[in-house]
Amino acid sequence: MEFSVDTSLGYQINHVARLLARDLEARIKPEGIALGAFPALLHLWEKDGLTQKELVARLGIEQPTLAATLARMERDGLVTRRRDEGDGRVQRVRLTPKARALREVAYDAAMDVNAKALQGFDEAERELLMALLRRVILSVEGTENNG
Amino acid sequence: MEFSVDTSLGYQINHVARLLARDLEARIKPEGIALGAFPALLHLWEKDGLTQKELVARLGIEQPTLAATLARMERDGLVTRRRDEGDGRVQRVRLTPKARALREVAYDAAMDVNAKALQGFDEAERELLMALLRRVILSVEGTENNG
DNA sequence: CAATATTACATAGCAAGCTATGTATTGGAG
DNA sequence: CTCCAATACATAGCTTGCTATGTAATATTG
Repeated sequence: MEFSVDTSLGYQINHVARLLARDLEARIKPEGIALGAFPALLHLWEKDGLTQKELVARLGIEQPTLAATLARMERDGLVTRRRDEGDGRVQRVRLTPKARALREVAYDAAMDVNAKALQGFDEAERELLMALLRRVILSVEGTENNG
Repeated sequence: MEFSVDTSLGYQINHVARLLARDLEARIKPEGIALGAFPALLHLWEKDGLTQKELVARLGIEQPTLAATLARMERDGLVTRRRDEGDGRVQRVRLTPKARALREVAYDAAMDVNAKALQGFDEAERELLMALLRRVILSVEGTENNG
């Protein structure tokens, strides 16, 4: 088949991702949350005191990317980093009270963005889209540059 | 409904986008094409000699982002920029022979990445996913920060 | 137990996205 | 024709992604 931008999964996924990112950023920046901090906060709200390594595994980003993001989050008063007693290499990341207080506002923002993106979708369609995306993730992660 | 990373469209779309971008980059970088140059090239292969403004409209990125990308592409010998005769403000972007020669290789790379991502999908599922993504794009673009 | 390897994180440097703003050319109003 | 607005692009500065490499602490091995 001939290649075309309109039928390219990668092109369109990239397009959607940028649109959703812009939208989310517009909602959370006024609350004092940078776009890159958001995924890290989601996991820390689930389980506070994670190490950098644990966060890297959960987020699927590279370690230096997270280190820089955590530095900005510390600067912005969202987290503190403290050396682990017992293992001096480990930095445990802890949410500040300010960050803990932002949880509901942030959830609402994310749910609003998703709801807008999925307006007109019934529950079955929404589930279907998420299921298809999960399959794509497994395919790409499963072969990790050996394809 | 309670918010969760696993059921968040934005989170998962962002994840897929990064995975696909990494994969494509690994394939095209050795050919001398940077990741950011790829979408611009796709449109220039369709129609050479576009202006920056026309490319910005087609790509859905901001003008300064494209200006920087074109500067890198010029540095890398993929395009030349020439002032339009008749309107001294306009820069027409033209592909170099080198860039024209890369077309098939680039198409193949993109199709490979998409095929890997969609492995195990039949044609109907593939069409369905693309259709759902198109609906998401329309929803998000259609309300453009008025939601 | 000293030397080495491994681990966890930090730093440097680049790409590519963004907003805000500057500059040069063109077009239009008086 | 002159002045001002609009247009097309460039520049500056930030964020967030990446790879490659450095550093300090811990674990392992001969």
